Amino acid sequence: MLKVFNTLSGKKEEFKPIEPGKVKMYVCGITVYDYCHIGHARAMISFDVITRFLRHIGYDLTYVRNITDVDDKIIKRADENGETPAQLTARMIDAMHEDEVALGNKLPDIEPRATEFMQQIIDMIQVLVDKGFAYQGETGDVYYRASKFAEYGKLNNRKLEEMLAGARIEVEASKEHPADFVLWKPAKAGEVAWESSWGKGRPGWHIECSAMSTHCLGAHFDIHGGGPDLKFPHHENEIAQSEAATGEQYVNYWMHCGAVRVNNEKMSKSLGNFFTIREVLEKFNPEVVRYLMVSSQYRSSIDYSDASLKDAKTALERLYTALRGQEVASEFTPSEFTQRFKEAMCDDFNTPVALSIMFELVRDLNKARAEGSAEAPLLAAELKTLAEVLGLLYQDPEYFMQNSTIAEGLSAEEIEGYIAERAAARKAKDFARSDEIRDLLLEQGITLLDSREGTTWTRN
RNA sequence: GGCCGGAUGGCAGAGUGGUCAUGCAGCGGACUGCAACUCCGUGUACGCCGGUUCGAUUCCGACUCCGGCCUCCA
Repeated sequence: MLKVFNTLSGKKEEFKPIEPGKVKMYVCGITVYDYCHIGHARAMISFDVITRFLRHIGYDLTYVRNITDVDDKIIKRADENGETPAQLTARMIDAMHEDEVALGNKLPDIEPRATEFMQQIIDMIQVLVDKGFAYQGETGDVYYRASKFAEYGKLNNRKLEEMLAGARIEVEASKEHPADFVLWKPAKAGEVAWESSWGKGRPGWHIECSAMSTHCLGAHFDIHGGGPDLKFPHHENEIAQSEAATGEQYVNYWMHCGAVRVNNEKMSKSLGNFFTIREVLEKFNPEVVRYLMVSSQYRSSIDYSDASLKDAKTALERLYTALRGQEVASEFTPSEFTQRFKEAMCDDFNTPVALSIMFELVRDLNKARAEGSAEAPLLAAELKTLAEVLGLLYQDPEYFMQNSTIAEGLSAEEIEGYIAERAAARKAKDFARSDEIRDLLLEQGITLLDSREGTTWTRN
């Protein structure tokens, strides 16, 4: 039985899809005005692992993730760069896909863009206006009437009245109520704009997700996910919009991943303490980043640092070491390890426990290898199969060991040259020279490993 | 002020009413020319105070501390 933590109830619940065997999932994607940072990486990887596992246990899953390509920040940044918003977003979307693929993620099935759903967005706003859930203020902005939606606040356990006390809600003059939020805002001169019955303008942030998810998956679907900072106000507002517009329950399971922190401080745009994915990938193999994310449960917050990346690298090397030069069987009979792995993942995607089972399997594999047992290729196959559910161990083991960090200094050819020279010295029992070469390489961040089959190397 | 989450061994990170998490680091041993890798063995833990219980790190209550959200942010 699969259990999923639902933000709406605050509990782990048994997962029951609306339609047997099928899962419809929508995840809030990225506003494409800058490169993705490691917080984005966490969300991408978390939901990638979730999709992989749901498919692994047999669900026919449709994974939709939007791209926000109309927004104040996009307009501002494009202006600063001296390019059009469309040029900026096109570049950033390409970069996002590059980063995502580099991190071993499978792309969503559908990636709707706000600019391509303008009619659906306008139509939904019109429904809200018609039903009295929206109104146009004196400034021309169209607002959602939060007080009209009785259940407003249910995702975050907030009551409208309580939210007002001590709140930092910006009170705009033309709002009826401070908690009302923008559905449509008038364009300033020269800004990108779309025609509507409320004048030329663009949508507010929240409405696009309601419109696009409804269009792609229907009014009522199974899972809606996103980062921890989207719970409020974004997802609260989505619920208010969608349920008011369609009259149906919007989503059954709300899932939010944990935050990434840096030096125990929240990583955020406003604090400026964020790292982009591409910055990290200049130093580490992308799978190291992936391992770091998977090594804690998706809902817990994670502390990002060079030290935590180093730990991830070391752990991943242990897994890859077991596969180094190891034959992998094409078929195997799933053992108790597979069963326990599945049970762990069924418990709200408990990847740390899933990994611990992989390490137990590796111990058996290492023993089997040492004994030359016929079990070894079978265990290797089982390990790789489990790893694939987490999106791990997809690289050639030797390649990974030589590239777990990004090469700086000696090239592979130079290293091989030293190894050849050292092999000759060892053959001549010139251990002084042999050790000298090993120390020299170690200073360059290269560790050697001698075995009967020869010498292999790893970048530290 | 309101809401949510957390406090586990040197570090990271799971979990459980009474027996192992796991990885790294440490210690002892095997292997090795020496190492590394690997294997075997091994120590250290559940914030504080009460309660329930034969027994609580695990359940309940209070307390302390930490983090997040309440404003754009995955």
